[in-house]
Amino acid sequence: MATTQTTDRILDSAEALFFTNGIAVTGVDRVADSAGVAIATLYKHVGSKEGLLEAVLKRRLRSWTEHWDAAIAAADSPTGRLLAIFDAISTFRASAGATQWCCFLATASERPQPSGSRYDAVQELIEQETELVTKRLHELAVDADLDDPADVAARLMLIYNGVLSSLLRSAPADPIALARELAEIVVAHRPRGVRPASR
Amino acid sequence: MATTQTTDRILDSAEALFFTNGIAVTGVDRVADSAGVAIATLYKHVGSKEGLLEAVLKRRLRSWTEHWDAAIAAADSPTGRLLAIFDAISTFRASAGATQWCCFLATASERPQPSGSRYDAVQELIEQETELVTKRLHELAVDADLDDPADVAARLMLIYNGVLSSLLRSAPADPIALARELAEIVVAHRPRGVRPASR
DNA sequence: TGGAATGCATAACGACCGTTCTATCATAAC
DNA sequence: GTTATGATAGAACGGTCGTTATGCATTCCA
Repeated sequence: MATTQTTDRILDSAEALFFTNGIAVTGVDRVADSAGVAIATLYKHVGSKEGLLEAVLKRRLRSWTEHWDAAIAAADSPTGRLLAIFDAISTFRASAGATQWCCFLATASERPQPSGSRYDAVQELIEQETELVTKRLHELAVDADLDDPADVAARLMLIYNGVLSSLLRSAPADPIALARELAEIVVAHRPRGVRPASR
Repeated sequence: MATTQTTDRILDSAEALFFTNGIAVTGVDRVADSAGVAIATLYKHVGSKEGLLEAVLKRRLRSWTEHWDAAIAAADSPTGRLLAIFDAISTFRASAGATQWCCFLATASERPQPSGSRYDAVQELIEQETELVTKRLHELAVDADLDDPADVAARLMLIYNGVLSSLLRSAPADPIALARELAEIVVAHRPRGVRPASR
């Protein structure tokens, strides 16, 4: 039938297998089996294993952005919009296909350090996600009219990373709620005109 | 020569290669080459690739504990001892052989989810590290006489995880300093007798 | 002096993996 | 009714990987 359906099924399986078992240890044939698809079909759709990983991450980046957008739209204050990233993690994880641990961090972890010599689409996507989150948090901090928005954004980014790796570790428990509390403290400490004590 | 020296050399190479390039993609022969050791010698020392990984993580856990101990000993107040974990990350990373990103999180990321069916020494080590950090932070929070020490420990654990994955992402910049500031805020928000507003 | 012990180099093995090729089958369009 | 399309199963390829075995050089202790 429609090509896009088959592709989605392949990406679903790849996403699930790659990020619960590891990318390198997951064979292409296992992905095809799980998707109920022939190996040849898989190759016709994504070209190679690298292309498969690239497609998964690209879709994931789009999906994550949409979830975050929705969470921002649902918030009703500038501060709420800034903290909406933690609500987005919740809904994103609850949505189908979202695996336990951050696909971008997992991929970055499993890959050789970026050599810089040759172009690497996957590496590009990893960096795209980092830049997207960084830039957005900064913008939202500016909109919230906080003092030193860059610093607030950096702190929230740290907390965001903390949530993701806490999910992998399964410790501490309920990291998302914990992170939101922490983020609220961070924001409360940076109203306009109040210079922080340390620094 | 002394067996232990050769073993250390093998573990050094394995640690460097495993956690900069990925465990699965790093062949045993490459580790042996990097250590200037024959493959047969490597197998005589660590038994298998799994045994190699296990030995690396075991050494790493010991080394990390020692660094943390030293940082705690260097602090001169209960609060300082609680926050010493972030100083320990600095000195640990500066020490030889410490690679960019947390070996335990990297290993957990690359491994199949714990099945629970059969014993897995590597999985055991990963969980040991998690428990060690959790337990220690809790003890130090109790010693610092803070309100709700378990909650403080959980928050610091989240920040700790945040530092580690921020190092992998290279964002935000200088996560260790950022984390320490954040941790100071967390501790300042939990003096004895002061109930937090939320909750 | 002569064995252990330790390390080296090399090769071989089975297994798996990424990729490609061939051949067959169903469906829908012309 | 033929043709094109997209999918299928299955085999085959080169390559790599983990592991083991063989043979030789060296040090050290008895």
